[in-house]
Amino acid sequence: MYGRKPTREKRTPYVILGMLLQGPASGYALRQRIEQSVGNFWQESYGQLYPALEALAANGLVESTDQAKDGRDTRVWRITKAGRAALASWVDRPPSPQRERNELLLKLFFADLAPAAVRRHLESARDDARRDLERLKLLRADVAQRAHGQEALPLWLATIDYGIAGQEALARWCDQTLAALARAPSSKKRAQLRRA
Amino acid sequence: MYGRKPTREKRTPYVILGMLLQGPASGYALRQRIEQSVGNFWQESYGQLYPALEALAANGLVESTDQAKDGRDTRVWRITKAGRAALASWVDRPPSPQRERNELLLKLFFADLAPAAVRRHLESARDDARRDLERLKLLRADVAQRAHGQEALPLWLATIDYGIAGQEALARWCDQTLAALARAPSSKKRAQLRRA
DNA sequence: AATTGCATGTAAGGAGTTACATGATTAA
DNA sequence: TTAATCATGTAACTCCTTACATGCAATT
Repeated sequence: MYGRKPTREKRTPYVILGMLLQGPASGYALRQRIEQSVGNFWQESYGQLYPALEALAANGLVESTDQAKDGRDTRVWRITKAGRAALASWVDRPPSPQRERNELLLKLFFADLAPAAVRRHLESARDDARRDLERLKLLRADVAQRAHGQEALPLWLATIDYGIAGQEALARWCDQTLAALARAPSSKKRAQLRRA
Repeated sequence: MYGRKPTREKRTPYVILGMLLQGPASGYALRQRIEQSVGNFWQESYGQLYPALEALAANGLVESTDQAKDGRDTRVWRITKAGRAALASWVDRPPSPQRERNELLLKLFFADLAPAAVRRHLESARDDARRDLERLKLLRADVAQRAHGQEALPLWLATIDYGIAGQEALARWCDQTLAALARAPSSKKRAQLRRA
Protein backbone atom coordinates (compact mmCIF):
# COMPACT_ATOMS: atom_id res chain seq x y z
CA MET A 1 0.00 0.00 0.00
CA TYR A 2 2.67 2.47 -0.99
CA GLY A 3 3.37 5.11 -3.58
CA ARG A 4 -0.20 6.04 -4.33
CA LYS A 5 0.19 9.79 -4.33
CA PRO A 6 0.58 11.18 -7.89
CA THR A 7 4.14 12.46 -8.02
CA ARG A 8 3.51 15.38 -10.33
CA GLU A 9 0.64 16.71 -12.32
CA LYS A 10 0.34 15.40 -15.84
CA ARG A 11 1.24 17.91 -18.51
CA THR A 12 -0.11 16.14 -21.58
CA PRO A 13 -3.75 17.18 -20.95
CA TYR A 14 -2.76 20.81 -20.73
CA VAL A 15 -0.76 20.82 -23.96
CA ILE A 16 -3.81 19.34 -25.62
CA LEU A 17 -6.11 21.97 -24.14
CA GLY A 18 -3.71 24.71 -25.16
CA MET A 19 -3.50 23.47 -28.72
CA LEU A 20 -7.28 23.24 -28.94
CA LEU A 21 -7.44 26.98 -28.22
CA GLN A 22 -6.42 27.40 -31.87
CA GLY A 23 -9.58 25.53 -32.88
CA PRO A 24 -11.04 22.00 -33.04
CA ALA A 25 -8.77 19.23 -34.30
CA SER A 26 -8.42 15.48 -34.62
CA GLY A 27 -5.88 13.57 -32.56
CA TYR A 28 -3.68 13.31 -35.61
CA ALA A 29 -3.91 17.02 -36.39
CA LEU A 30 -3.26 17.80 -32.74
CA ARG A 31 0.01 15.97 -32.86
CA GLN A 32 1.10 17.90 -35.90
CA ARG A 33 0.07 21.15 -34.28
CA ILE A 34 2.18 20.33 -31.22
CA GLU A 35 5.17 19.42 -33.39
CA GLN A 36 4.92 22.60 -35.42
CA SER A 37 4.31 25.11 -32.65
CA VAL A 38 5.79 23.92 -29.36
CA GLY A 39 7.82 21.10 -30.89
CA ASN A 40 11.08 22.81 -30.04
CA PHE A 41 10.47 22.32 -26.33
CA TRP A 42 7.65 19.81 -26.07
CA GLN A 43 6.66 16.52 -27.74
CA GLU A 44 3.75 14.14 -27.43
CA SER A 45 3.34 10.66 -28.89
CA TYR A 46 0.09 9.01 -29.91
CA GLY A 47 0.55 6.65 -26.98
CA GLN A 48 0.03 9.66 -24.72
CA LEU A 49 -2.33 11.67 -26.87
CA TYR A 50 -5.25 9.36 -27.55
CA PRO A 51 -5.73 8.08 -23.98
CA ALA A 52 -5.34 11.64 -22.66
CA LEU A 53 -8.11 12.86 -24.98
CA GLU A 54 -10.46 10.18 -23.62
CA ALA A 55 -9.59 11.17 -20.06
CA LEU A 56 -10.19 14.85 -20.81
CA ALA A 57 -13.58 13.98 -22.32
CA ALA A 58 -14.48 11.93 -19.25
CA ASN A 59 -13.85 15.05 -17.16
CA GLY A 60 -15.82 17.31 -19.47
CA LEU A 61 -12.78 19.39 -20.48
CA VAL A 62 -13.10 18.49 -24.17
CA GLU A 63 -15.92 17.28 -26.42
CA SER A 64 -15.80 15.26 -29.62
CA THR A 65 -17.92 14.86 -32.71
CA ASP A 66 -17.45 12.28 -35.41
CA GLN A 67 -16.99 13.79 -38.82
CA ALA A 68 -16.82 12.14 -42.20
CA LYS A 69 -13.99 14.04 -43.88
CA ASP A 70 -12.95 12.92 -47.35
CA GLY A 71 -14.62 9.58 -46.73
CA ARG A 72 -12.46 9.04 -43.64
CA ASP A 73 -13.98 8.89 -40.19
CA THR A 74 -12.38 11.50 -37.99
CA ARG A 75 -13.02 12.35 -34.37
CA VAL A 76 -12.84 16.10 -34.02
CA TRP A 77 -12.14 17.43 -30.54
CA ARG A 78 -12.85 20.87 -29.15
CA ILE A 79 -12.22 22.51 -25.78
CA THR A 80 -15.11 23.26 -23.42
CA LYS A 81 -15.63 26.21 -21.06
CA ALA A 82 -14.50 23.96 -18.19
CA GLY A 83 -11.45 23.05 -20.27
CA ARG A 84 -10.49 26.70 -20.72
CA ALA A 85 -10.85 27.28 -16.99
CA ALA A 86 -8.72 24.23 -16.16
CA LEU A 87 -6.02 25.38 -18.57
CA ALA A 88 -6.02 28.93 -17.21
CA SER A 89 -5.66 27.67 -13.65
CA TRP A 90 -2.77 25.42 -14.68
CA VAL A 91 -0.97 28.30 -16.38
CA ASP A 92 -1.49 30.30 -13.22
CA ARG A 93 0.28 27.77 -10.99
CA PRO A 94 4.09 27.87 -10.87
CA PRO A 95 5.81 25.36 -13.15
CA SER A 96 7.09 22.24 -11.42
CA PRO A 97 10.86 22.29 -11.05
CA GLN A 98 12.68 20.06 -13.47
CA ARG A 99 16.06 18.56 -12.63
CA GLU A 100 18.30 18.16 -15.59
CA ARG A 101 19.95 14.90 -16.62
CA ASN A 102 22.83 15.25 -19.04
CA GLU A 103 24.54 12.24 -20.55
CA LEU A 104 27.24 14.28 -22.33
CA LEU A 105 28.37 15.77 -19.03
CA LEU A 106 28.42 12.32 -17.48
CA LYS A 107 30.71 11.03 -20.21
CA LEU A 108 32.85 14.15 -19.92
CA PHE A 109 33.16 13.49 -16.20
CA PHE A 110 34.60 10.05 -16.95
CA ALA A 111 36.62 11.31 -19.92
CA ASP A 112 39.92 9.95 -18.65
CA LEU A 113 38.73 6.50 -19.77
CA ALA A 114 38.34 7.56 -23.43
CA PRO A 115 39.68 11.11 -23.97
CA ALA A 116 39.65 11.06 -27.77
CA ALA A 117 36.07 9.83 -27.92
CA VAL A 118 34.89 12.51 -25.51
CA ARG A 119 36.60 15.18 -27.62
CA ARG A 120 34.63 13.83 -30.59
CA HIS A 121 31.41 13.93 -28.53
CA LEU A 122 32.08 17.56 -27.67
CA GLU A 123 32.83 18.47 -31.26
CA SER A 124 29.67 16.88 -32.54
CA ALA A 125 27.60 18.47 -29.78
CA ARG A 126 29.02 21.83 -30.84
CA ASP A 127 28.28 21.17 -34.50
CA ASP A 128 24.73 20.07 -33.68
CA ALA A 129 24.25 23.22 -31.61
CA ARG A 130 25.50 25.45 -34.43
CA ARG A 131 23.21 23.74 -36.94
CA ASP A 132 20.25 24.10 -34.59
CA LEU A 133 21.17 27.72 -34.03
CA GLU A 134 21.01 28.44 -37.77
CA ARG A 135 17.68 26.63 -38.01
CA LEU A 136 16.26 28.65 -35.14
CA LYS A 137 17.47 31.94 -36.57
CA LEU A 138 15.79 31.18 -39.89
CA LEU A 139 12.66 30.08 -38.06
CA ARG A 140 12.68 33.29 -36.04
CA ALA A 141 12.85 35.47 -39.15
CA ASP A 142 10.15 33.41 -40.83
CA VAL A 143 7.79 33.56 -37.85
CA ALA A 144 8.42 37.27 -37.32
CA GLN A 145 7.43 37.95 -40.91
CA ARG A 146 4.49 35.58 -41.26
CA ALA A 147 2.90 36.39 -37.90
CA HIS A 148 3.52 40.15 -38.10
CA GLY A 149 0.95 42.02 -36.02
CA GLN A 150 -0.54 38.87 -34.52
CA GLU A 151 -1.15 38.97 -30.80
CA ALA A 152 0.81 35.83 -29.93
CA LEU A 153 3.94 36.87 -31.87
CA PRO A 154 6.00 38.04 -28.87
CA LEU A 155 5.32 34.73 -27.14
CA TRP A 156 6.37 32.74 -30.18
CA LEU A 157 9.55 34.76 -30.50
CA ALA A 158 10.33 34.44 -26.80
CA THR A 159 10.25 30.64 -26.96
CA ILE A 160 12.46 30.65 -30.05
CA ASP A 161 14.87 33.06 -28.37
CA TYR A 162 15.11 30.63 -25.49
CA GLY A 163 16.35 28.00 -27.89
CA ILE A 164 18.76 30.43 -29.55
CA ALA A 165 20.25 31.50 -26.22
CA GLY A 166 20.63 27.89 -25.13
CA GLN A 167 22.30 26.67 -28.30
CA GLU A 168 24.63 29.67 -28.39
CA ALA A 169 25.69 29.03 -24.81
CA LEU A 170 26.15 25.33 -25.54
CA ALA A 171 28.31 25.87 -28.63
CA ARG A 172 30.48 28.38 -26.78
CA TRP A 173 30.89 26.05 -23.82
CA CYS A 174 31.87 23.14 -26.10
CA ASP A 175 34.63 25.23 -27.65
CA GLN A 176 35.86 26.43 -24.27
CA THR A 177 35.88 22.90 -22.92
CA LEU A 178 37.74 21.52 -25.92
CA ALA A 179 40.35 24.23 -25.45
CA ALA A 180 40.64 23.49 -21.73
CA LEU A 181 41.06 19.75 -22.38
CA ALA A 182 43.76 20.50 -24.95
CA ARG A 183 45.66 22.57 -22.35
CA ALA A 184 45.27 19.95 -19.61
CA PRO A 185 47.29 16.87 -20.51
CA SER A 186 45.41 13.58 -20.17
CA SER A 187 46.72 10.81 -17.94
CA LYS A 188 48.28 9.17 -21.02
CA LYS A 189 50.18 12.35 -21.92
CA ARG A 190 51.22 12.80 -18.31
CA ALA A 191 52.71 9.30 -18.37
CA GLN A 192 54.64 10.21 -21.54
CA LEU A 193 55.93 13.37 -19.87
CA ARG A 194 57.14 11.36 -16.89
CA ARG A 195 59.05 8.98 -19.17
CA ALA A 196 60.70 11.83 -21.06
CA MET B 1 3.89 -9.03 -28.85
CA TYR B 2 4.85 -5.39 -29.37
CA GLY B 3 7.41 -2.95 -28.05
CA ARG B 4 10.00 -5.49 -27.02
CA LYS B 5 13.09 -3.68 -28.20
CA PRO B 6 14.75 -1.70 -25.41
CA THR B 7 14.34 1.92 -26.37
CA ARG B 8 17.58 3.29 -25.00
CA GLU B 9 20.44 1.98 -22.95
CA LYS B 10 20.17 2.36 -19.21
CA ARG B 11 22.44 4.97 -17.75
CA THR B 12 22.15 4.11 -14.07
CA PRO B 13 24.63 1.18 -14.23
CA TYR B 14 27.27 3.41 -15.80
CA VAL B 15 26.96 6.17 -13.22
CA ILE B 16 27.44 3.51 -10.59
CA LEU B 17 30.50 2.08 -12.33
CA GLY B 18 31.94 5.56 -12.75
CA MET B 19 31.46 6.40 -9.10
CA LEU B 20 33.08 3.12 -8.06
CA LEU B 21 36.24 4.23 -9.89
CA GLN B 22 36.83 6.46 -6.85
CA GLY B 23 36.91 3.34 -4.68
CA PRO B 24 34.57 0.75 -3.12
CA ALA B 25 31.37 2.00 -1.52
CA SER B 26 28.02 0.94 -0.09
CA GLY B 27 24.79 1.71 -1.92
CA TYR B 28 24.14 4.48 0.55
CA ALA B 29 27.61 6.00 0.12
CA LEU B 30 27.24 5.69 -3.63
CA ARG B 31 24.17 7.80 -3.61
CA GLN B 32 25.94 10.49 -1.63
CA ARG B 33 28.89 10.35 -3.96
CA ILE B 34 26.59 10.87 -6.93
CA GLU B 35 24.86 13.78 -5.23
CA GLN B 36 28.12 15.48 -4.34
CA SER B 37 30.01 15.04 -7.58
CA VAL B 38 27.64 14.78 -10.55
CA GLY B 39 24.56 15.90 -8.62
CA ASN B 40 24.34 19.11 -10.62
CA PHE B 41 23.46 17.18 -13.75
CA TRP B 42 22.57 13.67 -12.63
CA GLN B 43 20.53 12.09 -9.84
CA GLU B 44 19.76 8.55 -8.77
CA SER B 45 17.25 7.31 -6.23
CA TYR B 46 17.54 4.17 -4.09
CA GLY B 47 14.74 2.68 -6.13
CA GLN B 48 17.12 2.71 -9.08
CA LEU B 49 20.38 2.16 -7.25
CA TYR B 50 19.88 -1.05 -5.31
CA PRO B 51 18.30 -3.11 -8.11
CA ALA B 52 20.93 -1.80 -10.56
CA LEU B 53 23.73 -2.95 -8.24
CA GLU B 54 22.25 -6.47 -8.16
CA ALA B 55 22.01 -6.50 -11.96
CA LEU B 56 25.60 -5.32 -12.31
CA ALA B 57 26.74 -8.07 -9.95
CA ALA B 58 24.78 -10.65 -11.96
CA ASN B 59 26.77 -9.55 -15.01
CA GLY B 60 30.08 -9.62 -13.19
CA LEU B 61 30.68 -5.87 -13.53
CA VAL B 62 30.75 -5.29 -9.76
CA GLU B 63 31.45 -7.47 -6.72
CA SER B 64 30.31 -7.10 -3.13
CA THR B 65 31.61 -8.09 0.27
CA ASP B 66 29.65 -7.81 3.51
CA GLN B 67 31.41 -5.70 6.07
CA ALA B 68 30.55 -5.09 9.68
CA LYS B 69 31.21 -1.37 10.06
CA ASP B 70 30.42 0.19 13.44
CA GLY B 71 28.22 -2.78 14.28
CA ARG B 72 26.11 -2.11 11.13
CA ASP B 73 26.04 -4.60 8.31
CA THR B 74 27.11 -2.93 5.10
CA ARG B 75 27.45 -4.35 1.61
CA VAL B 76 30.51 -2.81 0.05
CA TRP B 77 30.66 -2.83 -3.74
CA ARG B 78 33.68 -2.55 -5.96
CA ILE B 79 34.14 -2.43 -9.73
CA THR B 80 35.68 -5.41 -11.58
CA LYS B 81 38.01 -5.46 -14.60
CA ALA B 82 34.98 -6.28 -16.78
CA GLY B 83 33.17 -3.35 -15.17
CA ARG B 84 35.96 -0.95 -16.13
CA ALA B 85 35.89 -2.23 -19.69
CA ALA B 86 32.10 -1.87 -19.92
CA LEU B 87 32.30 1.69 -18.60
CA ALA B 88 35.09 2.65 -21.01
CA SER B 89 33.12 1.31 -23.97
CA TRP B 90 30.04 3.25 -22.88
CA VAL B 91 32.01 6.48 -22.59
CA ASP B 92 33.36 5.78 -26.05
CA ARG B 93 29.92 5.61 -27.67
CA PRO B 94 28.18 8.88 -28.59
CA PRO B 95 25.66 10.11 -26.01
CA SER B 96 22.02 9.43 -26.84
CA PRO B 97 20.24 12.59 -27.95
CA GLN B 98 17.93 14.07 -25.36
CA ARG B 99 14.93 16.11 -26.34
CA GLU B 100 14.10 18.86 -23.95
CA ARG B 101 10.74 19.32 -22.27
CA ASN B 102 10.17 22.71 -20.70
CA GLU B 103 7.09 23.46 -18.66
CA LEU B 104 7.92 27.15 -18.21
CA LEU B 105 8.01 27.66 -21.98
CA LEU B 106 4.71 25.86 -22.30
CA LYS B 107 3.07 28.19 -19.81
CA LEU B 108 4.70 31.16 -21.52
CA PHE B 109 3.24 29.98 -24.81
CA PHE B 110 -0.25 30.12 -23.25
CA ALA B 111 0.50 33.32 -21.33
CA ASP B 112 -2.49 35.20 -22.71
CA LEU B 113 -4.66 33.18 -20.31
CA ALA B 114 -2.83 34.45 -17.22
CA PRO B 115 -0.31 37.16 -18.13
CA ALA B 116 0.44 38.35 -14.60
CA ALA B 117 1.09 34.83 -13.37
CA VAL B 118 3.46 34.09 -16.23
CA ARG B 119 5.38 37.29 -15.47
CA ARG B 120 5.73 36.03 -11.90
CA HIS B 121 6.91 32.63 -13.19
CA LEU B 122 9.56 34.34 -15.30
CA GLU B 123 10.71 36.52 -12.42
CA SER B 124 11.07 33.59 -10.10
CA ALA B 125 12.86 31.53 -12.77
CA ARG B 126 15.32 34.41 -13.15
CA ASP B 127 15.81 34.70 -9.40
CA ASP B 128 16.36 30.94 -9.11
CA ALA B 129 18.89 31.09 -11.93
CA ARG B 130 20.78 33.97 -10.30
CA ARG B 131 20.87 32.14 -6.98
CA ASP B 132 22.09 28.98 -8.68
CA LEU B 133 24.69 31.01 -10.55
CA GLU B 134 26.11 32.36 -7.28
CA ARG B 135 26.16 28.87 -5.80
CA LEU B 136 28.01 27.50 -8.84
CA LYS B 137 30.56 30.32 -8.81
CA LEU B 138 31.34 29.64 -5.16
CA LEU B 139 31.50 25.92 -5.87
CA ARG B 140 33.87 26.55 -8.76
CA ALA B 141 36.27 28.55 -6.64
CA ASP B 142 36.08 25.96 -3.88
CA VAL B 143 36.73 23.03 -6.20
CA ALA B 144 39.53 24.85 -8.03
CA GLN B 145 41.28 25.43 -4.72
CA ARG B 146 40.70 22.08 -3.02
CA ALA B 147 41.47 19.95 -6.09
CA HIS B 148 44.44 22.02 -7.22
CA GLY B 149 46.84 19.89 -9.26
CA GLN B 150 44.54 16.87 -9.34
CA GLU B 151 44.14 15.17 -12.69
CA ALA B 152 40.34 15.35 -12.87
CA LEU B 153 40.17 19.06 -12.03
CA PRO B 154 39.62 20.34 -15.62
CA LEU B 155 36.73 17.89 -16.01
CA TRP B 156 35.14 19.00 -12.73
CA LEU B 157 35.46 22.63 -13.75
CA ALA B 158 34.07 21.99 -17.22
CA THR B 159 30.87 20.47 -15.82
CA ILE B 160 30.49 23.37 -13.41
CA ASP B 161 31.09 25.85 -16.23
CA TYR B 162 28.30 24.17 -18.17
CA GLY B 163 25.93 25.00 -15.33
CA ILE B 164 27.24 28.54 -15.07
CA ALA B 165 26.80 29.18 -18.80
CA GLY B 166 23.29 27.73 -18.73
CA GLN B 167 22.10 29.71 -15.72
CA GLU B 168 23.61 32.92 -17.07
CA ALA B 169 21.84 32.44 -20.39
CA LEU B 170 18.59 31.61 -18.61
CA ALA B 171 18.67 34.66 -16.36
CA ARG B 172 19.43 36.94 -19.31
CA TRP B 173 16.64 35.41 -21.36
CA CYS B 174 14.13 35.85 -18.53
CA ASP B 175 14.95 39.56 -18.30
CA GLN B 176 14.73 40.00 -22.07
CA THR B 177 11.42 38.19 -22.19
CA LEU B 178 9.96 40.21 -19.33
CA ALA B 179 10.97 43.37 -21.17
CA ALA B 180 9.45 42.13 -24.42
CA LEU B 181 6.18 41.24 -22.69
CA ALA B 182 6.07 44.69 -21.10
CA ARG B 183 6.45 46.28 -24.54
CA ALA B 184 3.82 44.04 -26.17
CA PRO B 185 0.40 44.85 -24.74
CA SER B 186 -1.57 41.80 -23.57
CA SER B 187 -5.02 41.10 -24.99
CA LYS B 188 -6.50 42.77 -21.91
CA LYS B 189 -4.51 45.93 -22.53
CA ARG B 190 -5.34 45.84 -26.23
CA ALA B 191 -9.03 45.77 -25.31
CA GLN B 192 -8.50 48.79 -23.07
CA LEU B 193 -6.73 50.61 -25.88
CA ARG B 194 -9.62 49.90 -28.24
CA ARG B 195 -12.11 51.30 -25.72
CA ALA B 196 -10.03 54.47 -25.20
C1' DA C 1 1.60 -0.06 -58.67
C1' DA C 2 3.78 1.76 -54.89
C1' DT C 3 4.47 5.17 -51.68
C1' DT C 4 3.23 8.75 -48.75
C1' DG C 5 -0.14 10.94 -45.87
C1' DC C 6 -4.32 10.80 -42.94
C1' DA C 7 -6.39 8.61 -39.22
C1' DT C 8 -7.18 5.80 -34.71
C1' DG C 9 -5.66 3.16 -31.61
C1' DT C 10 -3.13 -0.62 -28.21
C1' DA C 11 0.56 -3.69 -25.94
C1' DA C 12 4.90 -3.93 -23.92
C1' DG C 13 8.09 -2.30 -21.33
C1' DG C 14 11.91 1.03 -19.80
C1' DA C 15 12.88 4.82 -16.74
C1' DG C 16 12.14 7.05 -12.74
C1' DT C 17 10.10 8.86 -8.20
C1' DT C 18 7.72 8.57 -3.87
C1' DA C 19 6.51 6.50 -0.07
C1' DC C 20 6.74 3.34 2.63
C1' DA C 21 9.18 -0.63 6.09
C1' DT C 22 12.95 -1.61 9.20
C1' DG C 23 16.52 -0.96 12.45
C1' DA C 24 21.06 0.43 14.37
C1' DT C 25 24.15 4.33 15.88
C1' DT C 26 25.34 8.90 17.18
C1' DA C 27 24.85 13.64 18.45
C1' DA C 28 22.06 17.48 20.65
C1' DT D 1 14.84 11.54 24.72
C1' DT D 2 14.63 12.99 20.38
C1' DA D 3 16.42 13.79 16.06
C1' DA D 4 19.55 13.00 12.55
C1' DT D 5 22.49 9.92 10.04
C1' DC D 6 23.72 5.37 8.30
C1' DA D 7 21.98 1.53 5.96
C1' DT D 8 19.10 -1.75 2.78
C1' DG D 9 15.49 -2.51 0.42
C1' DT D 10 10.45 -2.98 -1.98
C1' DA D 11 5.61 -1.72 -3.81
C1' DA D 12 3.06 1.15 -6.42
C1' DC D 13 2.75 4.15 -9.27
C1' DT D 14 3.37 7.70 -13.37
C1' DC D 15 5.38 8.97 -17.54
C1' DC D 16 6.73 8.13 -21.95
C1' DT D 17 8.37 5.85 -26.25
C1' DT D 18 8.47 2.27 -29.56
C1' DA D 19 6.52 -0.82 -32.18
C1' DC D 20 3.11 -2.71 -33.77
C1' DA D 21 -2.15 -3.29 -36.19
C1' DT D 22 -5.45 -1.45 -39.46
C1' DG D 23 -7.31 0.81 -43.45
C1' DC D 24 -8.58 4.53 -46.72
C1' DA D 25 -7.12 8.47 -49.89
C1' DA D 26 -4.09 10.95 -52.69
C1' DT D 27 -0.03 11.33 -55.19
C1' DT D 28 3.86 9.79 -58.17
